[in-house]
Amino acid sequence: MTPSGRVTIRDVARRAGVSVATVSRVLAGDYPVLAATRNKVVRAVRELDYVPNAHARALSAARPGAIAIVVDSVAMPYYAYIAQGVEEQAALEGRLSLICTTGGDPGRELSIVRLLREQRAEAVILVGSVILDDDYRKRMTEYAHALAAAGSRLVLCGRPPLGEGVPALVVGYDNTGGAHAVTAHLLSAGHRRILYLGQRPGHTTSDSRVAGYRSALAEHGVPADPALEVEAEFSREAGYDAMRRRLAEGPPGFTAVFAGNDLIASGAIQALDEHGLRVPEDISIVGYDDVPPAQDLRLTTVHLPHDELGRAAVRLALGRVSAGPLILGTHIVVRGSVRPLGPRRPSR
Amino acid sequence: MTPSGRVTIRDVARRAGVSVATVSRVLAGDYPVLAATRNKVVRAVRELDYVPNAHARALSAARPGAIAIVVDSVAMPYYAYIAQGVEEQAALEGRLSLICTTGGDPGRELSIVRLLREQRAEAVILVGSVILDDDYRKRMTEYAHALAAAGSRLVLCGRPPLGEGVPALVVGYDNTGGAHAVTAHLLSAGHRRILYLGQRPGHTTSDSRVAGYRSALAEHGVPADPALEVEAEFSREAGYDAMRRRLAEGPPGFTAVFAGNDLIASGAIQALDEHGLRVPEDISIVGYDDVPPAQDLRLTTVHLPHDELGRAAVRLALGRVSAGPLILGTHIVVRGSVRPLGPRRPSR
DNA sequence: CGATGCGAGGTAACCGGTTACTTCTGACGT
DNA sequence: ACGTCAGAAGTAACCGGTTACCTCGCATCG
Repeated sequence: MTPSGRVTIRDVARRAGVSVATVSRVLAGDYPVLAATRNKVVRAVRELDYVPNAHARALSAARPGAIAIVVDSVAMPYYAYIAQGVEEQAALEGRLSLICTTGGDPGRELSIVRLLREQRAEAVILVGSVILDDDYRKRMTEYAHALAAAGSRLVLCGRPPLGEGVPALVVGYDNTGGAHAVTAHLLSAGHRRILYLGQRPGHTTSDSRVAGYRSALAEHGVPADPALEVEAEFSREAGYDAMRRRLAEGPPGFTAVFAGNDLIASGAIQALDEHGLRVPEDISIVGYDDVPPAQDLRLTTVHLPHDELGRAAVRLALGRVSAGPLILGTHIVVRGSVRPLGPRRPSR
Repeated sequence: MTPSGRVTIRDVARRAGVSVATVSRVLAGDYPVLAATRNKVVRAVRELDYVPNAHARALSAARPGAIAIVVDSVAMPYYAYIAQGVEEQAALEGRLSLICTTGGDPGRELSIVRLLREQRAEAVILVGSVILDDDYRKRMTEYAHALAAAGSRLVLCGRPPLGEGVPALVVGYDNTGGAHAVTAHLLSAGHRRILYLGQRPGHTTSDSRVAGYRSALAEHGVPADPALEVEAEFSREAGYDAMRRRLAEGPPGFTAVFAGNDLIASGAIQALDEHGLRVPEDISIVGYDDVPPAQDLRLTTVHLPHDELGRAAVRLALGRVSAGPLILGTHIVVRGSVRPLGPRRPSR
């Protein structure tokens, strides 16, 4: 045993009276070793409580790296479920998977990516909405090249592609289509004044949901009203605050709400409730994501294949499927948060 | 550059026209290097897109290891919030943190712990309820010794201590007290027939909550009725199924429900709802954990300091606080899911 | 009976860094 | 002019494994 108290393979070899190579072989189990010798080694390993050093191991032999998923926060169900899909598929593929969280801080994202590069992770999966500006593009392009140089694959999940020549894989889902469908659902229930709660100009996810919302309105001949598009971050608190402020301004002026995601919907429902407006009797509401709390709220929403998103990201990273950008479908889940408005034309 | 396409420190040294030691020193920044030399090295690093190999680094120099938290599933808010606390504190302490999930499978737990040993993680935090039997005790004792031998610390979070001489730290919270308090809350609202939904004999968390439930009943002179203690796993589905089955058997025979956790409560509420029983008008219900969805349900529940639990685990692991078993307090959060039963004595 | 082959185990190079120790260079003191 | 010393850079040992290659002994075969 070294002075530090750490047991090395040489200690085991000494104790078993064999060479280090033999110990290594017994442990690997891929080389013929006499039963008697093997026993001596196994006994020495047990007696010394020996654990091979993973770093030394990784240094000499190339072995599969871990699969890492990087998200803002694991406390947001949306991310948690994608992470779960990643874990499941990684386990299936015999890989360890790690979840790392950035708290939405680009600085931490940077140091995590650097760390994963150094760890020679097999794949790094970056999840979550972003502001699609030049800074972002530059940052991701750097990540992509740096990771590629370190032998890791970069997968962007729910983020826009980076363009030709950048070594990054992409898996996403249909934001615009889902938003269109759920808006159309409200429209065909007779709603015309639909508040979109959750604008975040520049944010890709929000932008494409707004696009679906607008296109559905247009399709039904309903003019878009900027006053019905309200900003809010994708959190419960933001949804609550935004709805509260809106209600404080005067009469609602809308009969239905399309919340940018289920968290916003949940906060908005609380604000409505505190204002004496019942869902769906007074106000109809729909969300997006279909995370489990939506079930408790009886919220009509758009279902995202969270699990499948994570699994697909892993399969893509490991080259199990062809590399083209993968776009998964979404579908609307009808629960009890939308009430048909009846034949009467809503007042303008 | 090596044939494999990987850039090593020697490639950088060659390109910069200096020795590997100089490159290492420039990167470490802790040794005087002429500005001109430094520039040559920096340029070479940039041109080659060099990333030091973390394994090689870890092998020669001792550096802080990562902090790992191992949970059943990150999709359960209870775990997600504890993990978040761990991440936050780890970031504060300048450590990387990893979340690993087992899916509740002891086999995967074992391989994850083995892997973390090999990675020489600085701390391994094991979270979650368990069956406290000899098998468990043996397994944990082995983990504890093996991790200690590898220089890692083991922290049990929300699990019972292992006894003297086992190198494991413990941080928990007051299950019995919280259960007692919330049961007393129901009792003082006039409820006498309180269904405990979520028994799991042998499971430490469940057992101590049941203990609190019983002691509160006893204190109020209400005899315990085994028919009012119903088994259910700690999941939404289990809560739903158990309540459905119970209601199918005949008239409820209870006026209030104490759900083993908020997930069970959420499932039970859905089952009650489908059976035409309203909360809290017909049936009162309380939960445990106070995870955010409880807010949407307007569920009266017991608040756990999830964040603080995670943070405390990290501080304990890093020796920032004294080692004695740390028990955090809980408190009841009153929302709208309990209705006073009024002066009339409920029928037996 | 000596050559051949093969199975078991040892030797040492190597993975890619860090760092103690050594060497070299030039400024400075006498 | 020569010895001293400090600063900058190089040399090589080391971290703890893996594995290509080599050696040795014994059974098999011509």
